[in-house]
Amino acid sequence: MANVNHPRRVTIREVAAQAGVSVQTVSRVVNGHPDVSEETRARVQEVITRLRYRPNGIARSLAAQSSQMLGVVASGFQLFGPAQLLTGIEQQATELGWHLMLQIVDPAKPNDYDRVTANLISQNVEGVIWAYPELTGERERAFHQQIQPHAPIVFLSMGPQPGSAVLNVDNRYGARLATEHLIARGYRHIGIITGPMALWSAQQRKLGWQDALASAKLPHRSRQVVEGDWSAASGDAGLMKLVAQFPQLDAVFASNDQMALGVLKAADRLGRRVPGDLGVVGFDDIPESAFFKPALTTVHHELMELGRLAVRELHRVIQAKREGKPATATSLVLQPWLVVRESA
Amino acid sequence: MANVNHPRRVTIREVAAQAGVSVQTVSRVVNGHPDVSEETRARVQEVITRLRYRPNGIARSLAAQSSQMLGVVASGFQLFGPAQLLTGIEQQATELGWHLMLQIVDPAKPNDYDRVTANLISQNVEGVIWAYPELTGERERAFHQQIQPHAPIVFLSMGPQPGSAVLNVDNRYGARLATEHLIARGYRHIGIITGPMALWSAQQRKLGWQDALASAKLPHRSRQVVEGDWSAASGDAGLMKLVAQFPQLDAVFASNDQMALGVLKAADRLGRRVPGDLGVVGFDDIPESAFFKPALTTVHHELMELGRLAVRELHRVIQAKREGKPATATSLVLQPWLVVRESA
DNA sequence: TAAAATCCCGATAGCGTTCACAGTTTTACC
DNA sequence: GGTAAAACTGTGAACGCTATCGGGATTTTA
Repeated sequence: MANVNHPRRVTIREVAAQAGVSVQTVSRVVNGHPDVSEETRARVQEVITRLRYRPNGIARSLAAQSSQMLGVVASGFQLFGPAQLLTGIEQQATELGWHLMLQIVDPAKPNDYDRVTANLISQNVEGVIWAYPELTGERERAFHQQIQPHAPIVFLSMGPQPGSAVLNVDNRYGARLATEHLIARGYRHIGIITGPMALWSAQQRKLGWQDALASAKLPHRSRQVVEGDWSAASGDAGLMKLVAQFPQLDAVFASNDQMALGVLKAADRLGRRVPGDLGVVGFDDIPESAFFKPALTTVHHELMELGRLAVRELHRVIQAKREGKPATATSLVLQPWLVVRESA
Repeated sequence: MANVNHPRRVTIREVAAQAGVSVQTVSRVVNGHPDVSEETRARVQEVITRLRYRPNGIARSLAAQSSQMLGVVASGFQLFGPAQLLTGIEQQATELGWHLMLQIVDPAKPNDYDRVTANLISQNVEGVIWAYPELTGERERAFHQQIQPHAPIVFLSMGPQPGSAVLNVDNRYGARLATEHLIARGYRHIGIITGPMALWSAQQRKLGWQDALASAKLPHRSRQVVEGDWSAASGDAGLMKLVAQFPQLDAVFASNDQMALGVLKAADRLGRRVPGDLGVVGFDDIPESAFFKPALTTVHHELMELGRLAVRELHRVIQAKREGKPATATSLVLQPWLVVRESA
């Protein structure tokens, strides 16, 4: 019974025996190395397909000292941003022949960082993409120190990291665009609902909002600011709080589209017409935002592309390392743009 | 230069040498085996932490003939359903100590199935979760045949699979609930916007809609049906098409919430009030749906829980197999429920 | 006190590949 | 025809760990 489900796996030795060649020759055929005659190659190939031989990737990794694996540290796939990022990463990785080891860290568990680090090292990842946008400083440095000797790291959506590449969307610029658009449309009392302020991207978006107000000589006081958590619910609650603490409010920059949706909902409940009584701009340009009522004006950025770039950058560095060349990490910033619709 | 970035990894041998014991003893300490005195255990442990030794997972997998790895085949993380599923899978997997090998298959590429299959086998996954909801029949069978000898499979959101467990949300029942609710509210000309009809879940939801209409002795003609692609855009276009081909339409069951949002948008443009002139019910209960205008009545299901269950089921089967016991695959269906809000 | 059991620990042999090197055969050229 | 180079193939030793077995030291049992 057990043997029915567990037929011994076909190994390279059996293929070699059947084909009447050495193990090494089979290896050469499998890996497409030269130095094997067409004739034997064909014979070996035939045996391989007949026996349905699949090289054992684990043994291969051990022998060749290369795992063909990239580690990805992320916060999950539920939010739009991370999901886009991971999609891009996954696509580019499989295109380049890398396997992915996905590590989701739970911010609630303080020693999750250690678990993740241990996993990455023990699985011999050859590179790491840090797509977890928190900046606690302390923990990151520890992570950095532990991983760096083993594998190069590319950071996404983070502040500058000495010695490593950081790829970013220019959140600050995007937020500035959004806010300037509100100003251009005549709004003067512009509040902001930020993301969780522990996140670099949320901080940057707030700074962009400040930039725009400052260069228009408009005030930005703390009562114009409410911190949200990216959810529509927090956007809704955020607007309620804003109008309470800042009654002259006539526009809101919501730091993502979900929160903007919440703002639209709350505005409706308050009897404030958008864009007439209240201007709203979001961030992300999620596919649904065009179908909000009114259609949401928002900031578009190419997160999927950012994910792809991260893999390519890592690939480049790893290749260079393999060839013994010194690899210089190159950071990069992608520019977002404004998508004007009806909400402002 | 190269050596600066590539400090030789600490191996078990070095630990053994430093601690003055055999390699085997270190192995025992690392794996928490008994039969090692407290004294030597402490000594070894000390060396381990001092040298920052991390066991090489790849070597371990090869020697122990167990990869600690589960394969997950999915369509991506962009849609709500898959993202929820994957979240649950990931959580439960790490709780149980499994690593995940995520394989995204691109429906556009016909031989992606082969690539995925080859990857899973070559990495020696000990179990597979098939979370890719397409039912092409042909391809699945091939996959099944190739993987099954190596590892047990659990299918998600699929029709019955002989010999394997299938975990499902009762989509048919959920859709029936939604449609019955519309009928109960007095709507009589109920259209449906389906998901891509190649998907089992989309088919089931359509059947549920039919069930409800049939038992209320209401007709369900093909002009009441439009096929969407889960996107808000297709929901918008879907309603336009429905009103054109079925003018008496007074309610719509949208097979997911995004499409429902599109329907709301199109209804607004057509000057149809919801729920007054048009009843709308969705499916999924995405967090945003409560903030649609009007708040969406929809069907709630526990996809995350389904993902967790899938891992547990696989775990159970694998454990049984390891202990030589025959494992019987147990399928399971989760019941969704209706969340009544304002759109019907 | 001898026999048996228990507790520790080490030596050896793999796991399924690839790598470095060595060997053998064929081809090329003068 | 001889020699050097190329083309092809095989051998043995890793890679870093665990499984298995066996053996010495210590304790328990009769």
